[in-house]
Amino acid sequence: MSRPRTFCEVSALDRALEVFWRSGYEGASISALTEAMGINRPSLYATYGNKEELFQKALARYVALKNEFFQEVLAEPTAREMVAKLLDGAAEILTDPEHPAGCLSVQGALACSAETERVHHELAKIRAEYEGRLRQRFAEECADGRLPPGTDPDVLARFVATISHGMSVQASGGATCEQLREVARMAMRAWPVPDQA
Amino acid sequence: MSRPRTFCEVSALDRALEVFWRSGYEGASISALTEAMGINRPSLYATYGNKEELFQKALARYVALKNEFFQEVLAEPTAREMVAKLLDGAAEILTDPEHPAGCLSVQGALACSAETERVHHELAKIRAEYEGRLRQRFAEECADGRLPPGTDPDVLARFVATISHGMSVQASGGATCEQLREVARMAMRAWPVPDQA
DNA sequence: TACCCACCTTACCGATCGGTACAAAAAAAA
DNA sequence: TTTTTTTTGTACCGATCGGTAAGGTGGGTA
Repeated sequence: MSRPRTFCEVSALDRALEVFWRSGYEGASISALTEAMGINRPSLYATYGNKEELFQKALARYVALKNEFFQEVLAEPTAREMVAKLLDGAAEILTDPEHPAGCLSVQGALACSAETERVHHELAKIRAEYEGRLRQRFAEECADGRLPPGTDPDVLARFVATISHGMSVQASGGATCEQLREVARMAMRAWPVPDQA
Repeated sequence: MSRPRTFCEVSALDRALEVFWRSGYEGASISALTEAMGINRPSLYATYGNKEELFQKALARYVALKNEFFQEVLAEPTAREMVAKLLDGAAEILTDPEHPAGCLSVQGALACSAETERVHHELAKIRAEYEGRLRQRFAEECADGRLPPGTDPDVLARFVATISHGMSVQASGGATCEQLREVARMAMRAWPVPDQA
């Protein structure tokens, strides 16, 4: 019944995601968003709520896409292989010319004015969830002895998260895929090995 | 001659630095800056130029402070000890409750609107210079054989920079000093060692 | 064909953005 | 004390911020 939308709600959201990704939450103005989405202002508010809700929806979509890849690497038989694939894939995604450089969860709102603190915390939560999923996988392998005794899954997860987010900063500064791959390979040398004593 | 300033140019700049550090370049409004600096708007423009020049001056001060620490760790006898100290010190600085969490060169303007691109590039340049100084030190030790043959100073510098910047993101998300120290210790396990073959 | 209802467009809201004109105020120089 | 010079405070500038009121527009339903 009644008049249907003249734009695709999902593909417009994807274009909003792109703007937030490139410019951050604060740097993305409503005008820039509507222009990129190909819709006008009231349509944006009618469809997505307001700027913050639009960001949340775009972020949810982003996280869903990332989770696909995460589920994929989770299938690797060992945590070591999983992380190697994760970081290698990250190098590719973070420098994919199809998208803005870096990761939305890092680019979105690392520092921001007081009014934007909710978004800042939301992104910190996303990053913490990423780290938490890593930790869980590592904890399993610690428990059944596939990771050397003495390995702390918390530290390992934090280390991998640090590398990931650091790679995002590097990508934002213009690092190439191959350069990030080298970093990833080097990071893997820190992987815990059984004591040779 | 004539009327002197009623405020200290340097300490007001320090307070501006604090605001930029916490809120990023875009997130720091002139009103927030003047309030924190304890001066009013025309004094800011008369003394420092405009917002971008104020940021450049604050950034220069920040970099100078960081360089002090960098010179200090450069005195370590080996690159390995230097990096260990560098990362350990970073863990402390990045979580120092006296200052905003994280590093200005990362927090300042990772993502931003088009008008702020100059600042974005300026910060990327600062990060690249950090990486470059690391590379130079590593290249020296590669040349005189104090780092194992086959070690690539470029990759090593990029790795250390990635860890540093990743730690900044972690700090921004609430990581503690001790947690970052653990990450730093773990990163050091990736340090190049001579082949045992 | 006539109706209805949601969508799209235009034009606007108050608030805040970065930046400035102007005159009162105050300290050094005369 | 007067003059001069610079800083200071107030009050404002146009532009843009996020967000919205209102009526024209167009596609379903009858």
